[in-house]
Amino acid sequence: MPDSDGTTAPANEPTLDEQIAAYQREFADLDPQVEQIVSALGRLNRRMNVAYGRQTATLGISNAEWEVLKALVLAGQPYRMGPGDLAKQLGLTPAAMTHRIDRMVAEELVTRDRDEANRVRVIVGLTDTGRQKWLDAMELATDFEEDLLQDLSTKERGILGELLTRLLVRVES
Amino acid sequence: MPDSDGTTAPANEPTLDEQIAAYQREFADLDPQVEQIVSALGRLNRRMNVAYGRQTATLGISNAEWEVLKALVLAGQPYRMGPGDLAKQLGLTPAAMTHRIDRMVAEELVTRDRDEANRVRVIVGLTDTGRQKWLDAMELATDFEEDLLQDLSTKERGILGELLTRLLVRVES
DNA sequence: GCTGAAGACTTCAAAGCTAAACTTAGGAGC
DNA sequence: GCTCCTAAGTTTAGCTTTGAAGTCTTCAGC
Repeated sequence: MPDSDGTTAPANEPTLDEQIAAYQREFADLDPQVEQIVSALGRLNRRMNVAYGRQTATLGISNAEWEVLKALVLAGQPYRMGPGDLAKQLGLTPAAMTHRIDRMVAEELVTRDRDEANRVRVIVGLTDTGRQKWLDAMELATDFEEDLLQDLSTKERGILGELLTRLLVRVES
Repeated sequence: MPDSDGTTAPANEPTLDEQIAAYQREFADLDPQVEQIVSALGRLNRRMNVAYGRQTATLGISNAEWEVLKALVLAGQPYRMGPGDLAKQLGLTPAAMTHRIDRMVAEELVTRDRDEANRVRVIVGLTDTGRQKWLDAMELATDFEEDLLQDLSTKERGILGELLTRLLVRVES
């Protein structure tokens, strides 16, 4: 017997359109066009992170660990970075980085060594296992991403990329 | 004396272009157009969350609490939902929801009552304080969002919104 | 109207994060 | 060549989230 009086809301998440309509009712000054973009960005990102999480889980790592592997690969050969730089790039505190590296060293995804040239510094390096995990994750991720974008033509993808990049420039400057 | 040997990477985060170039070097099968979209989405979202966090902090609440207020307002009058539905919408476990509501009740942003019609259920309701906080946060957020989009014409905003919505449809179906 | 099962939270223990204090190495000024 | 200062990581304590177990209501079958 579902919900005899209407007091309890349905469990279903509102659609994007419903969400924007509700915001407009509750907040008169809202620009629906802006809200559509912002809300879609937020909702898309949440779904994507869930999808990535499912994929990395099948490889036995977490999204958090994948982020570290990404940063190290991005640094290029010889795949080394300091914990501080890693923390900055991932938006973590140095303390969190220390703990995360602890775990990843235990799982042999990365190595941690003291920099002999400057013994205050530490160097985090990618292991072969770590690099392979990144490659495997990348394989899964690109499949998913191609799937996500399958309804957009090449031209539309170009436009979308260009528009997003312009937003990013504004917010990263 | 900065960095006599080149072993330590610069602290600066790579730009989007550098990031894509690096991925292409390391992963041959990469479609740079897809990667541009996906990476821009991720980076945009991170920046936006940081910005929102700064704003909600000025109001004395956290982004997490703001999410709850949003969901309740979205539900419409009389601004009530069960913890389970809230948890589903925010992508949290019921346990996390219980704790989050504890805190928000203590801060008088929401109320928690047992549903007399069905005593298994609990009803979380928005207080006037909570509703006002949401309005204040919305004011700040829309300012920021208008700022974020200022370089895009109305037409471009329409195109961006439409493309993002199409992606969302695919991933939310 | 009892009994068993399902549903909706809550409680508890453990993982991961943050902020702040602490440790240690390198460099500047006297 | 000491002393002070700064920079890079680590440690510690406390908070938020998760997963699993527990509690309490409701409902279905007998």
